[in-house]
Amino acid sequence: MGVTIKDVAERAGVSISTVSLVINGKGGVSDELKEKIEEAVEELNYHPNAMARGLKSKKSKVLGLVVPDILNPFFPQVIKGIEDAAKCYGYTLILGNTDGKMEEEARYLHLFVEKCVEGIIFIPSGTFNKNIRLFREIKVPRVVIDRALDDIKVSTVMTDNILGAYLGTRHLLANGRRRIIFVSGPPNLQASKDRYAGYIKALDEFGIKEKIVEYGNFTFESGKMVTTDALEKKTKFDAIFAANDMMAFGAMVVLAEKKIAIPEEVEVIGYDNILFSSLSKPSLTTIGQPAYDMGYEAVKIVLREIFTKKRNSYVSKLLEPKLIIRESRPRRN
Amino acid sequence: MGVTIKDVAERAGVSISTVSLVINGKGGVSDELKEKIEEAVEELNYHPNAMARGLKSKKSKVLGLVVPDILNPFFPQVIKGIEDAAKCYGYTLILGNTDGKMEEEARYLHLFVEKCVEGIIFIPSGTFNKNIRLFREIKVPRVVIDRALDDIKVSTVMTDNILGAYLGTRHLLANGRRRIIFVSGPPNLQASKDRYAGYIKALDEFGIKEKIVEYGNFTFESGKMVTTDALEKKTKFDAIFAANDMMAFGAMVVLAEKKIAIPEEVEVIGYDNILFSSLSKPSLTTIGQPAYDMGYEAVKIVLREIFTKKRNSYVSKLLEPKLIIRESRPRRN
DNA sequence: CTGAAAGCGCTAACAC
DNA sequence: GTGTTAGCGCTTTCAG
Repeated sequence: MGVTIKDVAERAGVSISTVSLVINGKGGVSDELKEKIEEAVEELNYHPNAMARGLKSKKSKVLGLVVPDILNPFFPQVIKGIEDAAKCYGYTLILGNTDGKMEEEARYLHLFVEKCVEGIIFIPSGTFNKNIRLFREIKVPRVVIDRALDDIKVSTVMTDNILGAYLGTRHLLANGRRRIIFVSGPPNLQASKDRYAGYIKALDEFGIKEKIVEYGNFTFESGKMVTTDALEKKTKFDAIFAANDMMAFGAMVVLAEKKIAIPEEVEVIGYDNILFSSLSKPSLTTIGQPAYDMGYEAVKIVLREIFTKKRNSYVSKLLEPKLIIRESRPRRN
Repeated sequence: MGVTIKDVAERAGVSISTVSLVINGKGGVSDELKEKIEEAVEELNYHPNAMARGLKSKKSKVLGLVVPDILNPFFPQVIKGIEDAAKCYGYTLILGNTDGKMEEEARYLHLFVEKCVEGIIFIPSGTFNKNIRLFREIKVPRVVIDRALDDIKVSTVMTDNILGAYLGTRHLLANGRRRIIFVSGPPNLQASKDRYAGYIKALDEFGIKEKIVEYGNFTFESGKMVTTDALEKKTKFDAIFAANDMMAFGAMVVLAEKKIAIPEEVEVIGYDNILFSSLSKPSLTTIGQPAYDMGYEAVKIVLREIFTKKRNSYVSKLLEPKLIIRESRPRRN
């Protein structure tokens, strides 16, 4: 704005350090002066310069956030949780959307240290990701959402992907489905491995040998592609379990185009429970992830680290997925 | 990180100003020194401190963004446009989601000046908004998306709302609909007034007197509520034109619950063309807004102001909506 | 309880 | 070409 603490001090007829004390709510200033200063702040419409403040105090009150795809409705939910939590503690968010590009991830991670963020929340994109190493080396409190790491060098927030995929697959099997295509996310992703494990677990329980796995990248388009492929290859299947709702929608669109009845001929399940999974026709059975909570928890973890200054203590928060049954399953007989 | 320009200077055996020159790509440094400095930067993993840099240079390279509802898929599209454009010019985004709360808007606007953002992109929420005044008084380059202002004191990016609503209504009328409920956004919003004007214009053209207007707040829930109300009040209608897709979905859900055939009995049109409008069953006829472009253009306007330092020259960019015909209209006979 | 003064890390004159 | 230096606006000892 141009108006500085000095202007306020002059206006109020005090020194800048007194003004500083008042602004920051530290006691030890007489009520009289305090009032005078507050008046001056008001009249001048003074806003403390966060850069100067941060430079001196080493506190930016900013959190950095990296998300893979803001167009996937799952992430806005997470972001909202993050925002709300950050807000509670007076923190602001720098947003970095990467479109799943690793260079972008790296760029943002570097940027964040330049901007002196006090914490980083990282939602890595699907593909195998060397940035995890980069991320791990950054000395700022940080947390990964939705990705287990092979060691415990960083805090994480996840849902139980094995359980989620197990619940979904078991549901399909219980409905009599036997040839279930599992549309996985990118294979190198831990979440993909876990969900695959859940899929296998349920299959084993039912003594089913038939494993059909295809790989997508969590986009609507990839869901379409995989399904089209399967159809062209004359793969026989009576169900599709997609690793997220967007791909499930892609599958459903292709199925509808080919006049394949959902769920009568092919049953479809998604993963995430985004709003539109309840609005589609047929509405989509899916595995609900507490997206908002995941974001919220992530911030809590980061802030705890920031406040306690306890580095090298890594927390893992595992949230529960749940099966949400809708119409993309057979009618009850 | 702790490693400063001084460390780099020492390591390279030069002065800090030389390092500064190299970092900022300003010429006038011998290749030899330059190389030595770049090496030191690399080895030390030096990242310039943006706060110090900004404090001195008055350039934060940050843009502030206020959006009303990140959960409405329309906004992530806009945000993506904004992000991509900002990225191009080396700018970073601070994200502020307000849930349509005016206090939040005001909070973020103030915060942005504290954070020394160089530009602000403001997407005001629906309700009548005294923050517009606050916004107008901020001395940073700024632009409003999706909201015309009564004077030209601030740059804007919009689509032609009169045209959009006209196109939609005319389409309905051409399909033989005569009792069209217009589900408006909040009445004080200029976009609402414009869309209402477009609705009226088409009605007049067809010589229809019957105007039925209801007010929502752009949420899915409000679309449901308005439709439920209309049904309970026994309002007679053969079409619903909602001011955004979310409300249209709300309407469609209620209609479906009541076993009212879409589009045979009631035709539904939305506004925005979010991804899911093509995925719903029936897919939703809607007025497409170039959301991504709106975001992108907004950044271009703000950055032009920043770069040219031309204040007090306000730009208005008007983009074209277009009618996207889908299944929520009668089958061709 | 209040003020003076020393920087935080960097940029940008200005000397040399 | 390269180095010296004076701040940017603020917080924070440390005196008084």
